[in-house]
Amino acid sequence: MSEGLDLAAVLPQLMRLGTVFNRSQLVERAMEEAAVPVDRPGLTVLITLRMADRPLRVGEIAARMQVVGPHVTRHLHDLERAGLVRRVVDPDDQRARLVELTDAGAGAAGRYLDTILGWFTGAVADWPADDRATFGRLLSRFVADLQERVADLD
Amino acid sequence: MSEGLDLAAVLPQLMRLGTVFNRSQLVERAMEEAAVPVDRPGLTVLITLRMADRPLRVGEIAARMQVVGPHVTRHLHDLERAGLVRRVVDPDDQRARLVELTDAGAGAAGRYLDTILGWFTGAVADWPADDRATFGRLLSRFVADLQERVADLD
DNA sequence: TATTGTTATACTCTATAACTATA
DNA sequence: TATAGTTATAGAGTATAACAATA
Repeated sequence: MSEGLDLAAVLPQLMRLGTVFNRSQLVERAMEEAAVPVDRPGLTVLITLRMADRPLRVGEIAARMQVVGPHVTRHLHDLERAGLVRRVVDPDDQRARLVELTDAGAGAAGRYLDTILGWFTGAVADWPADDRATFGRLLSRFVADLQERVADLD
Repeated sequence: MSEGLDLAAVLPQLMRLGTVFNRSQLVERAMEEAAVPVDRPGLTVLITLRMADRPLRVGEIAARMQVVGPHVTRHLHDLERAGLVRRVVDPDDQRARLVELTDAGAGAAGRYLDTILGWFTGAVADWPADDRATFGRLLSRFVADLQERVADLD
């Protein structure tokens, strides 16, 4: 039972994956190709709202991005000035603000995600269909288990 | 043939994985647990050297980290002062420097990697063995294919 | 003249502290 | 008194520009 062996091989792959994602110009190039007129953290806000598929409070955005409140506030200013998001007072709580994508914001986020998705699709285009499905299933489980594990460290 | 569907589901998982890796305190906690007395970029240099398994030139380290030369130089100072790396002139080229881990540096990098590996092992401890093997195989292929794809964008 | 690396400087991203307003 | 958000400031990480030494 070489239980640890495959994992020891996976770790470097994950690190390479992280490098490809963060340090290669993958993100910048997709932003350019999709003509998304914001900086990187601004893009992350847009994507967060797009994946939530409903208006979010500032605090909710910060929690999902795993950053601190003021960081979100700061970039909401730029996004609002660019006409990509709208801030409205939460009718249930006058202290809170609900942030929602404008049509332009939803369009930009959609174009970006489609571009990335297109590259990924191209990368696995010649995979057998069941390998793709299996990979999706195992990756989802891995991320969920890892997240739980990290949460357990508290 | 729902070719795109599984991938559309994978993309958010990859983003969550990126968040867990970069924005959760996973790295910081592992550094603490392994008692690695450096900052984050310093750690990346140590890991890069450890995974190379031979002395590297400054430029090689920068290329593998996907950062620019001066950034590496800067952190090599701290690492050298802390006794974790050694810089020696490359005998083949007097302009270049070969950077190698000291015993202390190799120990620190090893402890860190073992800590992370332990967490990952724990996260998939109750997976069927063949799922683990399959995941490792598909992840390696995915990273390689994606890297190639990104390189093709040039 | 091109390449390797260093020094000095500036920019981007994110955090902490202090504050305002509602609850 | 506690919570949601903002403003102002500080810090970590990385890039660009100018330079020195060797090829």
